[in-house]
Amino acid sequence: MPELPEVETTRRGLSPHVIHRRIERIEVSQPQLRWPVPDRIQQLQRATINSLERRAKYLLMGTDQGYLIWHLGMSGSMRIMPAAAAGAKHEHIRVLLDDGNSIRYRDPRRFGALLYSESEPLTHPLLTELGPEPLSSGFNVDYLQRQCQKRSTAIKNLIMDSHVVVGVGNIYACESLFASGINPKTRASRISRQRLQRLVDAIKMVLQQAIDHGGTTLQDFTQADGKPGYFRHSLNVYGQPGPCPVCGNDIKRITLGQRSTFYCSHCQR
DNA sequence: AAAGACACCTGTCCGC
DNA sequence: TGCGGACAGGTGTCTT
Repeated sequence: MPELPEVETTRRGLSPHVIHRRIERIEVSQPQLRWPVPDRIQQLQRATINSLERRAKYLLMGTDQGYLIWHLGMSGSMRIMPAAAAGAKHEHIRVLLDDGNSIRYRDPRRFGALLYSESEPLTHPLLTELGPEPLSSGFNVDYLQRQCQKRSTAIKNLIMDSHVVVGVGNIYACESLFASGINPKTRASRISRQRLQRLVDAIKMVLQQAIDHGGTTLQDFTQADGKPGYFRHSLNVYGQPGPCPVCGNDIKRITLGQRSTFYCSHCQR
């Protein structure tokens, strides 16, 4: 999926088209997503959208009559299209707006979700146990060092743990560890403060640059206007079987936490 | 409490 | 061409 940069790109693309718009109708053609789409979302008919925020990889859409919580799973994307335009395959949800436009939610693998919350969604059970936003000041070396104490798991697993820090998925975990010169297998508790500082800086830098490029498109992801994200061209190790762009040695591929992991054993120690 | 395995689902790619 | 298997951006839940 969509990791943090892709969700943030989606939020920014949708925002100007949905804020202050009234919802005319919500059409659900496939309610079986990760969890069934609740019927209660129909209570938002005629509601006015007044905010679109992101927390972790969730999009929080606020209206004057309740909240929609969207998640893109592994293959989800959201677009703005004229209400009359034909739907693509695997387009499961349409939100028709009062200006003739519509939000289209497409998710081939259906690992995503649409949930309803009557009140402030940050109190929703799915959102209460989340760690800090990686681009916030709360994610810093003091914090990460505390989280790493007594943790025997590989550093890559740790930074992908949403209880520790949110938004870092498989692509950006690999890229951040490459940028900070840390072997993804290293046990979290055995990394020096100085190197953790480099990792914090790398995570912030990689995520920010990916946002600036509209995210990474591998297969399914599109921005709200239908264009792909362009950060794929900036990836150094993820998905690349070729040589390390820095030293020329072969990029290695291993499995960590059941996820493919790419790194350079010469540059990352 | 922490770590690891598994499940959910569809599509694509590669080797035979 | 067809078929089987591996693999793909996430994460809640269950078992050790």
